[in-house]
Amino acid sequence: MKLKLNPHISVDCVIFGFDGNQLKTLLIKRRYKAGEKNNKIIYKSDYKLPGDFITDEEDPDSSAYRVLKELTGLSNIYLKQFGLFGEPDRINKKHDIEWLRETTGLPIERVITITYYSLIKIDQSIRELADLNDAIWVDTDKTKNLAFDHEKIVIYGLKTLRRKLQFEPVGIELLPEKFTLRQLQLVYEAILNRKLDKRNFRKKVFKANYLIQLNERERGVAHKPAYLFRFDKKVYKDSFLEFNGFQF
Amino acid sequence: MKLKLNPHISVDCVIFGFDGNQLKTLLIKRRYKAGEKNNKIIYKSDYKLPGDFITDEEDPDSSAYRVLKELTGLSNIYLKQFGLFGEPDRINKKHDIEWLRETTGLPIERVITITYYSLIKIDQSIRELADLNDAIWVDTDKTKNLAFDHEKIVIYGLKTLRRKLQFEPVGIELLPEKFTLRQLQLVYEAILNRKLDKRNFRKKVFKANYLIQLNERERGVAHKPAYLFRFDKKVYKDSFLEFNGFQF
DNA sequence: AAACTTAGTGTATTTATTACACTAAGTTTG
DNA sequence: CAAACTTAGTGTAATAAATACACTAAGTTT
Repeated sequence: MKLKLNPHISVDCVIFGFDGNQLKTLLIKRRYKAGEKNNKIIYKSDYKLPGDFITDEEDPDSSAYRVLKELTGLSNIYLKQFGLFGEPDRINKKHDIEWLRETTGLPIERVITITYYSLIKIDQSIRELADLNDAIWVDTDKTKNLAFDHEKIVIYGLKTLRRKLQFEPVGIELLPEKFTLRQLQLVYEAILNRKLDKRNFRKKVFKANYLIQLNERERGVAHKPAYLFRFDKKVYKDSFLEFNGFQF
Repeated sequence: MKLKLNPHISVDCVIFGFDGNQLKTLLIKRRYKAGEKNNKIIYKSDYKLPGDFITDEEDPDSSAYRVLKELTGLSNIYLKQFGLFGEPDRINKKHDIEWLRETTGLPIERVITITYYSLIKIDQSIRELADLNDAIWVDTDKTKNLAFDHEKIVIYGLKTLRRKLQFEPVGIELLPEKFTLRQLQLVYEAILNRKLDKRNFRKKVFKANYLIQLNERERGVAHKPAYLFRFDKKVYKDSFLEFNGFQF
């Protein structure tokens, strides 16, 4: 039997947010040693996904929840595992390995990371917290030049979200309690990155009957105010259980 | 910063096979110390999923391929990662921990396992190899009382396979090069565990045009012989690329 | 030769998807 | 305060997909 090594395990979270307009991703600023010149260490910075190593007593899921809680102050967020990145050389740049060793104080050789995506409503308090943590919300389609292999992780996470959206109304998670159908459609359009037909969209979301129309309209908009809706989680869950795939 | 531990990482494979009739799963016999009585060690046995720890230089995927190769002699098998099981106490029975420590010679505390499912055609040579390795093919719906949390893994793997089958013709992987439509339908029925309508099934699989009818019929059957078909992987791949989800 | 078994085929009904345009009700602007 | 502006809210017709359903054909076995 070959000698077995145990690599370190981390979680990385692709935290998607919606600001009413664009799908955003939360990134953390990272300062690292890029080299040395004339006896002076040169520092550079880039951005990485929020993540951490899982601790001794932790479930990977709990670990991801912890990272989220630290960054957003929120519990009870939508969070789903979507993949695992574990090639032995996925962390191969000298400055990346060094950075890991310095920040953890551990002789890290290899990291396998479990990836999650998460959906949250961006509001003022979330924005402020991001600032405090040296984090920024970036348009999802503009997340380039990330640390490690995090760009690949974002791309794969977005793909997963898009597929999921075809079957489950996860877009709801990106909106406040009460929302208009226009807002909901904008979420779908932001995630799928294409325009949808308004009438067909409304037909579609009404057919599933988890949208409850409220006796209340939006206010202060420069056009006919739309009715507000809320999402009935119970109805959704019951109807989702019925889904059993196609029949030939 | 809390102290971070690095747990051991394994892969476990739910290897689905089809014997022309039933969906089967490959299980490995495990002999373990169940206790002691009158100074005599009592041994018991049960079944577990094929799996192993990932080695130093290995990708999790490569590790799963290695396990499969060792058990079936085959490379180029259909293999997909479908999950990760990592609660700190997922291995909690005394005899399970002991068994791990003895078989590996490592002071194992905790194992996070990456799970794969695989699809293979059961033929005579595969059956013989299973015998040699103390492995058995069990009806998938009868895989009970497995070691560790492997029962849960099988259930989740089957669920994943069923979902996948709705969108991709993975059933093909369970059949020989040339097959009849009846065989293909039996595969679908075995995986989904329900009867399908013959005419609708044929309509469905013909619409996607990755089935090539051969100029050859089955032989030696006590009824009208059916035409044989083969699967055109290229056509399938091209058409699958077109799939971009629904339009609202 | 009769019984048996599975192959192979079409149609009608229902449901889902898509494409498409106007009036209503507010706010802003000149 | 009237006109311009903006988004809300609505229905229908055409096409495509899903489903339910029954008989004849061609071999083998008895």
